[in-house]
Amino acid sequence: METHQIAAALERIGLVLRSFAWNQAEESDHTPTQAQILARLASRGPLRVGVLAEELGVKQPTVSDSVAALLRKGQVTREPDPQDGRVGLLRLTEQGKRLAELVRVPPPALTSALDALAPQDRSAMQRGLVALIRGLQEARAIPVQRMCVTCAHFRPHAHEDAQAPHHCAFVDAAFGNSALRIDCGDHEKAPEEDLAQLWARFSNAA
Amino acid sequence: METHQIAAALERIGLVLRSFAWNQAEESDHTPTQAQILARLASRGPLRVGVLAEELGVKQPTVSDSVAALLRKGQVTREPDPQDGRVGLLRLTEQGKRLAELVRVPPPALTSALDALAPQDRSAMQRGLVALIRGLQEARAIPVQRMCVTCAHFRPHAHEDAQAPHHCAFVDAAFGNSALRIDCGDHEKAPEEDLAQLWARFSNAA
DNA sequence: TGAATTACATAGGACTCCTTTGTATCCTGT
DNA sequence: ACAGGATACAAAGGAGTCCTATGTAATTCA
Repeated sequence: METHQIAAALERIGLVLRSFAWNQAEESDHTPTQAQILARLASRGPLRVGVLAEELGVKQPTVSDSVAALLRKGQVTREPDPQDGRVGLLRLTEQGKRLAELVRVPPPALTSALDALAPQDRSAMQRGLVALIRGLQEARAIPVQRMCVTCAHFRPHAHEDAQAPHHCAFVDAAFGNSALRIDCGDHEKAPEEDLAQLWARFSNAA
Repeated sequence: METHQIAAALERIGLVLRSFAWNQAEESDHTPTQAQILARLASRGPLRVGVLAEELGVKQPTVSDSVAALLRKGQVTREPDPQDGRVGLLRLTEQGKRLAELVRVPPPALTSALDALAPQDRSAMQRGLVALIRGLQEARAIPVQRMCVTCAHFRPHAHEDAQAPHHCAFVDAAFGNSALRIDCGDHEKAPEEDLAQLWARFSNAA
């Protein structure tokens, strides 16, 4: 039954975050969904509608709706992809960039509650959440996330230093568990056949 | 920066759960918000609109909207409270009860991903999530949840048995960390002045 | 008992989210 | 080279969510 309780807690926190997002919406005049779109455009340059739909877990027309609202408000622009006339690339305007910065800050109440956790609980949570997300993508329940443990640049346990055992080949630097990214702008998906091994090397020696 | 990553992971999982909820909606013809209302009515008998609004983290008219939809579909009924003519008590119909049972099952993908976690990660997650929710309510960011660590019936570490150290005075039984409830139907809020001490006794010896 | 307060409904508006459908644009095989 | 199929997306239509502001009883309090 433990599983059931954890699911309930996650669901509960999901509700809370959504309500935080609505509160924030009030201040900056955008909805939670619009905020998600702005945040993703901010961290990863121009994106197409389809990619956003997949990442937000909604259907394509829903994204079209929200994008229409953002276009109307002058926070994003759409240009046709020179490579493919069907796709429109979405880009933030200056105003959109300013808004996106506000949106990317996690809600203060959440941050301080996390800060108040015991350090070992905090790292356990992080490990658990990464493993959970990874489990969901392995079950094909969600698309592959842009996190270190599925990234072509990730070298788990490449160093002896217990504080910074991992290595990122993209920035060519060592880093520790606490810096493991969930949504990295520079993520590049590792080949499908390497995913399992990458995870095994990461988690076994953790 | 660890905090930032955990926040991102939680947000991510929130999105995922919401999208699961929409998928389930399709099958049983109700929206995520309606499902939340049904689930709460199922576990805790008749409730008033205001209570639901507070727990779901939305404004009262939003709940009125959703309740109107549920009334229309014949899944709940409203009777005036004999004690107070202003309040309407919401109750499930038979059809509503059947639906609620479906709704209370966590999404299979989540359950199996949780099952796949290493046991120590799973209990760490649970501890972390309980602490997190507790932190949020202490900061007055969310209302007090119906969980053991804020319940008048909870006796943390009342027993020597490491497998079942806690005691619930309501059902008069010992239980362990893995059975700690997040949303207990029999929760009764402990007096405000006892909350801190209750938490201290629970968490220090954990 | 009249004035605040409270619980809730109603109204109005923007947006979300869905399905279905239309329209280019691209790809594929002959 | 071109028909047929697939893909990316917009548009249309509809139910529901979520908000603010306001109205209306019922309750509480001075």
